Amino acid sequence: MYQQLKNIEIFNSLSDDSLHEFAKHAQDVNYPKGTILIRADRVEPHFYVLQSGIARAYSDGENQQITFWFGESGNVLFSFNSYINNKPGYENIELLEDCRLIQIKLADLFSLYNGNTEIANWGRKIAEQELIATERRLIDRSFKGAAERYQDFVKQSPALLKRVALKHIASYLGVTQVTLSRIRAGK
Amino acid sequence: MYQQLKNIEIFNSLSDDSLHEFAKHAQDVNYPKGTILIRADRVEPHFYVLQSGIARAYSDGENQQITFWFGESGNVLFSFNSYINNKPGYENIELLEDCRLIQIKLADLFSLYNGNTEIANWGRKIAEQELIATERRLIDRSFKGAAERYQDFVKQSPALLKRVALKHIASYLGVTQVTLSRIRAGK
DNA sequence: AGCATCCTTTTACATTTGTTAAAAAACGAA
DNA sequence: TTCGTTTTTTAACAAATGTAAAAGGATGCT
Repeated sequence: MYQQLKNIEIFNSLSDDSLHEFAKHAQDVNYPKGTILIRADRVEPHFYVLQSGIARAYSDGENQQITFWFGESGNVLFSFNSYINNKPGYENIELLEDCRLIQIKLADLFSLYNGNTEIANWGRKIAEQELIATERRLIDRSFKGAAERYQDFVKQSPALLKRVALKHIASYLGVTQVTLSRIRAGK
Repeated sequence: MYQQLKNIEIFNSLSDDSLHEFAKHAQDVNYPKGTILIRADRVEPHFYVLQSGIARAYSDGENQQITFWFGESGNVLFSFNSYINNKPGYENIELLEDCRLIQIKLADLFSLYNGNTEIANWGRKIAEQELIATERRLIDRSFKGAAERYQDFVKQSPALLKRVALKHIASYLGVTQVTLSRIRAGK
């Protein structure tokens, strides 16, 4: 397991000692496409790192489903509210392809956080990077039109464009599928 | 300084020992209304906790300025990109009233993070809470219309409503000032 | 291949929001 | 107070996006 983690970029900032500690609690798991790994109405007791495959996080509304996050190889994946507040969350996470993941129990992760300064700072940086990315997306919703947001997405995530249904990309960009079709048609 | 920090809610989760450590590096500072505490084009070397007064973070665009965050008493305040990537950021922070703040050098904060597990986890939780709040706002942009977002803001932040210019609230909600006026007029 | 299902595009129309400009109101300094 | 500045509202029109429904494509299963 240590050797396996060693090859995942997100763990690069950890020393060998910390990585060995982490490895003690980590498992390698596989789930098929379509699995709802995390459900909004449950406290989900695991934290994951995606090794291969892609996933999306979404929230259910009355008439619609909003996809607000895509995960690719190397990204971490967890229920915010389970992780942060130990309560059921607002997000579901669905695997869009067969996925291989590193799994660790939240309880184990928290004891690592509390017992190992380096891992605590590793977790801090993950949250901070995700925060910057989310805030920029929020700002872009105001500064940029839908067409420009789509062009940015195409440039930044060409792989996702090919592998994810357009209806999910539409809601990720904050528009309806009809609007996205219009943008793609160049009108 | 220790006694002063003791009374600020955000420090409640820290033990006395950690708080004493923190207090060694913290200063009490005051700045007048209108101060641009953090500028997008600079690496800002401080981290602040707001004790009194209010502030806003905004980004400059070609024709507009987008306010994407308001800070009230008890909130932390820093340049994301300085703090996280040690690069100039995209955000300015302006004090909207005379403010009293706790100031700590980023370099000192980082050495606290690296030397004190409890403080590292304190910083982790701050980023995580901010991340949840930002993500919910992003999701609300899709699920809710502008009128509902305004009503939510009125309910959740009545104090800000009274103290902040409507033009800033409009951009915070993701609409123009004209649209916000229409919503307020009930049309 | 053939059928059923789901995804994507297109069309027509309704609604929301943006833009520009002007008027009204609020605010601050002398 | 009074003047000048800034903020907020209002109006008219333009542009962007949403909604609903239908048609066309793609995909997967037997």
